[in-house]
Amino acid sequence: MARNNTRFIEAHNKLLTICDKTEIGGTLQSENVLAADLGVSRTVIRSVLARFDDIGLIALDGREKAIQRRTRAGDRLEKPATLLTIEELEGRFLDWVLRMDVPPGTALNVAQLAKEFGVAPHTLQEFLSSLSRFGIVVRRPRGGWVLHGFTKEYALELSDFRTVLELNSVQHLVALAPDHPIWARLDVLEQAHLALLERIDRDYHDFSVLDETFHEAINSVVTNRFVKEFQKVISLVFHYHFQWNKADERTRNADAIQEHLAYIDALRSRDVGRAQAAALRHLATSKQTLLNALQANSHTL
Amino acid sequence: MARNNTRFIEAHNKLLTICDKTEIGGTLQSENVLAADLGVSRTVIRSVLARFDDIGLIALDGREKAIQRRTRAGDRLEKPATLLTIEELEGRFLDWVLRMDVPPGTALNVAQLAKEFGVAPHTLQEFLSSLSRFGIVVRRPRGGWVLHGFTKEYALELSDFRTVLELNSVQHLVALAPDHPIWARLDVLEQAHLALLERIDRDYHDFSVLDETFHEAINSVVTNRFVKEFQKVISLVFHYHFQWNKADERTRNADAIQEHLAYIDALRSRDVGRAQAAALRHLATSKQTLLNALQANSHTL
DNA sequence: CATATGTTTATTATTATAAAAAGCAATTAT
DNA sequence: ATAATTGCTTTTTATAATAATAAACATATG
Repeated sequence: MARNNTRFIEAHNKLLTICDKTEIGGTLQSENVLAADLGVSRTVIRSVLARFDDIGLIALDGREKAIQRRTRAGDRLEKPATLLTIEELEGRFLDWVLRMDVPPGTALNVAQLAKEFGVAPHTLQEFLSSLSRFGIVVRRPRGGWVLHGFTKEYALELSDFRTVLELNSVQHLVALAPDHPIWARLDVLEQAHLALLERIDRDYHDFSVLDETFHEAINSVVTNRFVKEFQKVISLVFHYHFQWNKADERTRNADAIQEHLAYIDALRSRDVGRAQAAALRHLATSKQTLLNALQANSHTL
Repeated sequence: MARNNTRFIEAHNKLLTICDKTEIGGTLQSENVLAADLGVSRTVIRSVLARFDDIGLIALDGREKAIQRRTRAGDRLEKPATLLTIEELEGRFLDWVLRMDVPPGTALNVAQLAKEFGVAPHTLQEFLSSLSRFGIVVRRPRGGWVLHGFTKEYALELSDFRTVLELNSVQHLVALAPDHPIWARLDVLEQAHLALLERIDRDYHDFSVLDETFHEAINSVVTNRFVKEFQKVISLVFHYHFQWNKADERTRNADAIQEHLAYIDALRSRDVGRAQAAALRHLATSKQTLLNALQANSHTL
């Protein structure tokens, strides 16, 4: 076996349904039409038709595809367990890594991990290769991968990089016209922050999501594919680390909300200097929080 | 055949040389020692020894490995044509893409390209996956890759991103102590620029390399893996585009040298504002040059 | 008992191959 | 006649199988 035949099986079962909608003795449409209807290639349709002929469901004769009998439950084929795609893998893998179930420097076992995540080894390999662009994993000289993971240096560099990107966003943001949607969005966010502040004692946990939304909003004003790509990694890392450091979570989040509110205010002033200063203040706190989380989470030098 | 047996052949030939250094009747060292000396696993050594025994070069008897005869020319094994590694592939691929032999939107044929570049299809696949992080290629829904290539938008976003990173570097640079190596390096670069300016009529072509070195130097003061990763892509893109736009190359490069010199001067002033202004001026020119190169190179909307 | 070899197991890179898609040529029905 | 349909061939991709290597463990020997 080489490729999994999910497409064949799906087309097969869909065509069974179509057969049932046609009376006995009636004929099916042309291969081309069926292929277009089911969204697969003619090759697949032909394989399905060949099987239908085999099991006596239809009689193939030239371009005649006459239905011979009703379908039975046994005609249906079982779908094989569908593997994750490379996109779905991203979330699962980062989740695993960022929780630091494994210390930095560990060799990754592609075959075993692939089984664990329910993907083809080859898919994981490919994914690791793309992750290596962010330095989360590195390729070993003679095959294999090593998890570099989230060391203190990594966190520092990531925070710094984040700061560079966000200060740039701020610079763009304050120059935007008053009717730009970002201002309305900031108003909404401000309300959300104030609302959370009122019920902070109970719902301090909700801040993590709000924080992500807030920074995403600020950076959304820059339409740059490189910025966006990094934003994904950055927000993931910060998001997860948020969830670990349980110490002082309530006060920490309350403080952060205040910083966000001051940040929004500064943005509204349209004064680049003031806005960037407010941004820097909050980003510095955020960086410290990330470092503390790392410290708390064992394996960091 | 699965893996290529380069390691086996290398160890084989190296061990032949070792045999020649030992007199007939002498014995080779233990498998462990040989493995450590040649930097391969014991498994490889054992395969080699087994072959040596086969061809009557040595007599294996327990832990005795007695040399029976001198080696002959025919004993040596021919090394198979070594395939490119994924790192070597990067240069070759970007070279191919950036010359825009193919218009944006083209579907990439993995099997064919792999043959062309002399790599395993699987290696190319992995490489494309990592490139997709930079948006140069994108994965198609049901397998396959599409070259997004260097559209005008891509060039604009790349230039903007480059500017963000470099302004950040400048900010760091001007704050560095006078004994930091960067200052001496800038002195050297300044001389190189002046020297090139004198012979610009003849050697205007050399500017491309100098430009790359110059920007690399400036960005080297920031030790950040994300910055560095991007720098690689950025410098490649700019480097290649440099080589196309032949119109006014001499004057364009002469002008750029002047901008670089002013840039160096501004950096020396230690005045962030002045330095960033000079940087911006040059980066804007650079961006325009890139856009012109794209325009000149046919398939851009 | 330390070191060497024999044997087994695990892991990775590459190849071979089945599944799917796409293209072309021949055929049939209107 | 000609448009549509089928039969057959060629390409291309995803995965499974496999050889090469590495590593681990067990046994033997000086």
